[in-house]
Amino acid sequence: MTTELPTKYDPKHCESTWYARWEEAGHFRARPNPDRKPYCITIPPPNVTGELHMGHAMQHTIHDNVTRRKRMQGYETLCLPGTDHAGIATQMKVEEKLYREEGKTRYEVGREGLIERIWEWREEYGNAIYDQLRKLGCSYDWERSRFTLDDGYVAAVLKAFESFHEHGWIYRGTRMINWCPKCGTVISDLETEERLTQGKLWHIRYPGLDGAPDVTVATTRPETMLGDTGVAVHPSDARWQEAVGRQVLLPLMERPIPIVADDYADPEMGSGAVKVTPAHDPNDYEVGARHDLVQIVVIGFDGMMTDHAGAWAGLDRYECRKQVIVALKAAGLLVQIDDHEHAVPHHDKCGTVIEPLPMEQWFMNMEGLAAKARAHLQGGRTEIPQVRYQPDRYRGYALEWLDNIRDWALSRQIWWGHRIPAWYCVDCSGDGLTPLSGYDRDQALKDGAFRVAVEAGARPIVATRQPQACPDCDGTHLVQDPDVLDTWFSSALWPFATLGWPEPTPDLAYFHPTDLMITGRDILHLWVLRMIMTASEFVDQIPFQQVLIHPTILTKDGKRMSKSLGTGLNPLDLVRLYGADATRYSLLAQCGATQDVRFDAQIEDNVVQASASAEAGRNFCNKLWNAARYVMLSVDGNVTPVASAGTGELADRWILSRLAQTIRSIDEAQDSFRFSDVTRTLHEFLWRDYCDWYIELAKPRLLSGQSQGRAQVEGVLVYVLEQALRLMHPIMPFLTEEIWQQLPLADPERPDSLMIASWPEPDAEAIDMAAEADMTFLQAVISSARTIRSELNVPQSKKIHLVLAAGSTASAERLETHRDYVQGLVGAESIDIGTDLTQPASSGSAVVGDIEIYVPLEGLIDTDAEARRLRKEIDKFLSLITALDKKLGNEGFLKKAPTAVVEKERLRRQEYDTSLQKLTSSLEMLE
RNA sequence: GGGCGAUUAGCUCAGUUGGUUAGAGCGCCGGUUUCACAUACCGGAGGUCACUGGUUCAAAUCCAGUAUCGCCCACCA
Repeated sequence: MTTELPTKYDPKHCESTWYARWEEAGHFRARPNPDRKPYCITIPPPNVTGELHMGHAMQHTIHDNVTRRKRMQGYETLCLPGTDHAGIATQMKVEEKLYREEGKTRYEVGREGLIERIWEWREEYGNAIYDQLRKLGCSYDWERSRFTLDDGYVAAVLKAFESFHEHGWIYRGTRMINWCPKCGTVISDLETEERLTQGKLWHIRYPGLDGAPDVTVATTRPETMLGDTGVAVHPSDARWQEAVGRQVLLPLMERPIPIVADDYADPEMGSGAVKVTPAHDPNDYEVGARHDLVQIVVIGFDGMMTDHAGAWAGLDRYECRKQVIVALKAAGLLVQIDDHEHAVPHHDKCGTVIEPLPMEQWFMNMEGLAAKARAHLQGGRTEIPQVRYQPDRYRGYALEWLDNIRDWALSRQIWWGHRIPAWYCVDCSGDGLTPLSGYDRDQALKDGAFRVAVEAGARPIVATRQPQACPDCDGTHLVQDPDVLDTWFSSALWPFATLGWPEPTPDLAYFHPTDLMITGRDILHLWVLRMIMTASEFVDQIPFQQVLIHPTILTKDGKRMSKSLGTGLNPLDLVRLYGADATRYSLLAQCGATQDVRFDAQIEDNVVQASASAEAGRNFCNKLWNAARYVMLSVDGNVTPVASAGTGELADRWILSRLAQTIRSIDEAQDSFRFSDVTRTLHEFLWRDYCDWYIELAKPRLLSGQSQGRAQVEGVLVYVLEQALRLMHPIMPFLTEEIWQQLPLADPERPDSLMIASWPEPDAEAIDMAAEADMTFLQAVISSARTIRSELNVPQSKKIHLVLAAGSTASAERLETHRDYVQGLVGAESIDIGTDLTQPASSGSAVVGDIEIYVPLEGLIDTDAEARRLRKEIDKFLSLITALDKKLGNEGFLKKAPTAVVEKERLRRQEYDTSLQKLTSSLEMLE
């Protein structure tokens, strides 16, 4: 070879080059092909707001690993990328930017103005995540990239809405919803996050009226008392029998409110009486409904106290809390204050405390869809296609969730998203359309800045396009519903909408159902289940065969990764430091059965300083690079790969057997998504077997100069390396391609890229247990001899003489046949092998099976060191023998254990005894 | 409050249906720059498998309980 290869692998150089060449060659593209089976993954679309985080990096490394392997296996493999418009999150980001840069709020630029800015923002940042994925090496079909607000996708969303509405599942109704005062919108239960908060429990006395007893109630939210319209006690609570039906005086507001009997009150808690605020607590809302209690909204949509809060109107809800407490104290009605830890719902996007409020919204009844999804999750054998979960326990959680499903609040009071396809007639809606404060009616209707109240006369007309005229009054002045849909409504259609639905496209027919959905735990129900529901409903299929739940990535200390805490980890930092291949390797190596991964990166100021596991990946890259470098520099011209042992050389038989076994293990591990096993197995095979042993044994053969032997060893060296590169490619695409392209391989069939080369098949014929046993034996002998050398401080430059005293002719022959291996790898000048050899004077010694290994070292030997070594070995065997004797002396064991096990233990007992005797005599000799 | 998962070497983790002396990588200690690689090579030390009990001839592995950590679900004031 004339090529000059640097001694270190440089990822930067070849990553961008190869990526561009693959893409140019169209290797990422997949199109319906009747001659091949399809394999399809639609990626979970990242938010356009987002930058790649470690969870993404893990997820996409898995995607691409699976995708590349399937492609090599001959499937028409599609990995379809896309991004999510991510309503609230994106709008929040752009609003922040708007305020930061222009000092304006969304209301100042108006609906159109804001949406325009969001699109601009998306153009600028929306594709950033694609570039990041490319840097990781993801071989996705970029020509098919989809966005949840692109034209075709919008058509799918409208169609879905219309269809659900026709079923009567989507309706307009008033219910208790979660309101985020900061974002000014409804959010669903699934978007709230309970945070454990250290708060207080205030006990307040409500004076009785007309002979009714005083009632003490406890609350974590005293400000809500301003909206209390009742007090509830349990119907069977003897203490309160007399009080039910009477009234107490609500302090501060000086309003008489009734005492009602309701099961909700828990006699065990406090006084047994509970205050009821129907407008600000989901439970109280129910209680209020049962007893016809008035709803008084005291906290408004902006988180400020309303006019109904009397003297406290206009205060922030938390300021009001403080003042209410002061006022109650002054009135002598605050009887007790306890520390109280409790869960408080927060908006998961912005962290604001949720305000529960009764409100009219669009809802979807989920029962029909839940039933459909449930049928696909039963497990076991059935006619109905089943979605498999890995790990399976998440399927159980999903079923549980479906059993408790509640109506889904669909509408959001934001501007970025799919506007609800419902229209109202301005002429006949009466008071059903009311402008938001600060707008006059005409402007409000024009800007979509109004509230809809079906209860007050608005009549929604659901249609995918604006109707010409009102079906009731023929009025032509129609306005669209101001709200947009929950982002998850659109993402729920992802797998089939990205393949063309609602059009009956060839893509949809060919690639759907898709094969794999890889996701984190956080959106299993929120998203994954809803995709199963909608696919079942709209295309009568499951959306994917299997759901793979990947580990959550934590920091070194087992904490959540978070940018704001300075523990966020940018995977591209790892790529920059160690290369994409090393990063991928490191992520897969940590992706085992355990759910959470503690990523070992050291982070300072949100920048990765170092990562031991990525460094291990880099070292492995470099090892592979240098192994290839050695092969290329050692062989003569283009080599014809050799896949058989030919002359029967042990090393060849052994490495080919190991290769076949490795392929089997890799297939098994890949198919069951045990990625850490995949990397471990390949690491072991390439580093230990191929580099440490096979190449070392090949060196003397390459130097010996016999042309026939040379062709054999060169052929096997190249063949095994080439096969291993194929196995490694889905993990380390860049490095493997780079090496593979340079391999001096005489193969006319060779495709233009490793990424479209075929996946290796294990050769059953090559599996050779005898060869593996022989090698294991020789490795043990060689290691023992090396240990003696090392422990007795024999310099490596010193050539030693080795005496191998075999306990049987079989062992002697075994050694004799492979004398060269031992001599070469131990670094011995000469070896004596025989059954009748005795221990030379002043020698180091060791025992392997029935072989005694002696290294004569006249004058050099440190007698004390050697004696220490031997005693330690002897002690080890003594304790082993003691344990074994106990076992073999146990009648229960002899009687009940399988005879094979007993036999094995007896044999071991003999071997130990032989070793012990030999070691003992060596020690005696020394002394 | 209910459910689930985890606990194995200094660190991060493997350990498949119970059966040789519980493994790997990193780190540590000793040695080595002979022509693939010091991002390397050779060798070594290091574990009461969280704890307690049980089942079994035999338990890191199966069962029960305890502790610690984490996650999910839940309207308990």
